[in-house]
Amino acid sequence: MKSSKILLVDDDEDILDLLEYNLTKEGYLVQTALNGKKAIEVANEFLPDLIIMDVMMPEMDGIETCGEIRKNKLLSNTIITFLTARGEDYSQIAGYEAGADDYITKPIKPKVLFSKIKGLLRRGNIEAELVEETASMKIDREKYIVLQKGVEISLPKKEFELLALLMSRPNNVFTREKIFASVWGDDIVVGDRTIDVHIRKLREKIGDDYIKTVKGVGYKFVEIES
Amino acid sequence: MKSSKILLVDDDEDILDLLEYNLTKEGYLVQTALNGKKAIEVANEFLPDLIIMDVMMPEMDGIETCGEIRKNKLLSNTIITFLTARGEDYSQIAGYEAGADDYITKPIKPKVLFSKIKGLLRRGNIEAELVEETASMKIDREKYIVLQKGVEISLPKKEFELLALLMSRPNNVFTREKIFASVWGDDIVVGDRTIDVHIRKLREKIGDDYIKTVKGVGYKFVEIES
DNA sequence: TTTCATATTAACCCAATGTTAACTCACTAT
DNA sequence: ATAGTGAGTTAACATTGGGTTAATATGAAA
Repeated sequence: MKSSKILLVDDDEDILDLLEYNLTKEGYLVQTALNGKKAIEVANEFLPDLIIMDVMMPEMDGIETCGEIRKNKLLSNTIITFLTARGEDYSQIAGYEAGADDYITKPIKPKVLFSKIKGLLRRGNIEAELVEETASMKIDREKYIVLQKGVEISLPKKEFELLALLMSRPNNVFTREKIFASVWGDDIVVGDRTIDVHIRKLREKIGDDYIKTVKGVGYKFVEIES
Repeated sequence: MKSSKILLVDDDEDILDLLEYNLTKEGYLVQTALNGKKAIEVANEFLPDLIIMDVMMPEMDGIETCGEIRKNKLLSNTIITFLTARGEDYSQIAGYEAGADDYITKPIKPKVLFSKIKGLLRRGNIEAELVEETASMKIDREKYIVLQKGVEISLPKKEFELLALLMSRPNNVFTREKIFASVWGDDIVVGDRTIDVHIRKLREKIGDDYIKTVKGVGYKFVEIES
């Protein structure tokens, strides 16, 4: 298991030290930044899985920084979590708009923080693996190739990514929202039928039985037994 | 969407009734307790997501109760909010130390209360239960699948959510209102028979014995012993 | 018995999904 | 430039089955 990388951003060095110490002890790879500018630099370099960032910072605040970070495509899978003082509700709205994934309120309770971090990383790690494999199907992100019972199938990008997503968790239902978010990206808006068509093309190529529709919920990949 | 569970604690039964009525109507699962001791019992059993508790109570006051509740690890994610009369600031300090997360001042304005509750729960709801399990039945929200003695049963959305709700608290009776609020949502109005039909479909699939009718009250999920 | 809540059955409706083909756009080869 | 190609999207229509309701039956309680 690859250790998850966490970037901590806060202008209070004490908090940074405290969190860094504890998270390192938990087995995470931690880097810190004292301000937004620094955070962007480090993020681009370090490519963290999770960023925990104070909303209130001198110079460039968390929300602005968040927006900048979201511009880097390499960080599109990075989860951004804000630290906010209790009751700063106005900031939450702006924060979500800027692309934040979650909030942690001060004062920080270590237990809450850790369980939250675990949960967040689990969500984000969905498609970390480069090669997914089930009994009769293998997918290789690096080579952009799908092998079905040893036979190579070539898929165009979107179909490939869609299949890769579904295969990343066999039997798990992915909602349309999640599929859109993952394959297309949150910002891009495409029609509702687009996804069906891609599903259909996939089914044409790999057979109808691999992708199951869960009406009203989404789609899932199932391994079929002959 | 699983409904959030709220525990109300106050020695004034009128307030309990009022809040219970309104919160249930909003789709929450509500339980009440008249004093601190009862609150601890119920909390340990009910595992609420949020506890709203009067500070001033006979016998065991809110702060002491809060301290007790915080000792239960299963309740570590539970948010505790105090009801306090305006100006009782001294209690706030003690309250935070005891582990309270927020305050609501009396007199209570319903709109303020609801928006506050929503905010609090959104923060706390990071990780709702994904799997519920009893001796012979397991339900998995991510896979949208029910396993009965290892045998996979697939259910349509509404049936699935209905079963999930009932299984979230085995042996607990869910009133029709609560079921509607949770599975359908308050705004949507459907006929009274709809629920019976779904119960019937469920029973057809998982067997008659799991879901018991409590006439005049509601339905409950019971684990059957062979 | 009478009443009221729930069970049962089957028919109906419609929103979600499937399907097909056309259209756009980028890229390539001619 | 022009035409060809294929991925991706959309539009238009078909289909399906989940969800709801209506009508009737059953059964428990008062």
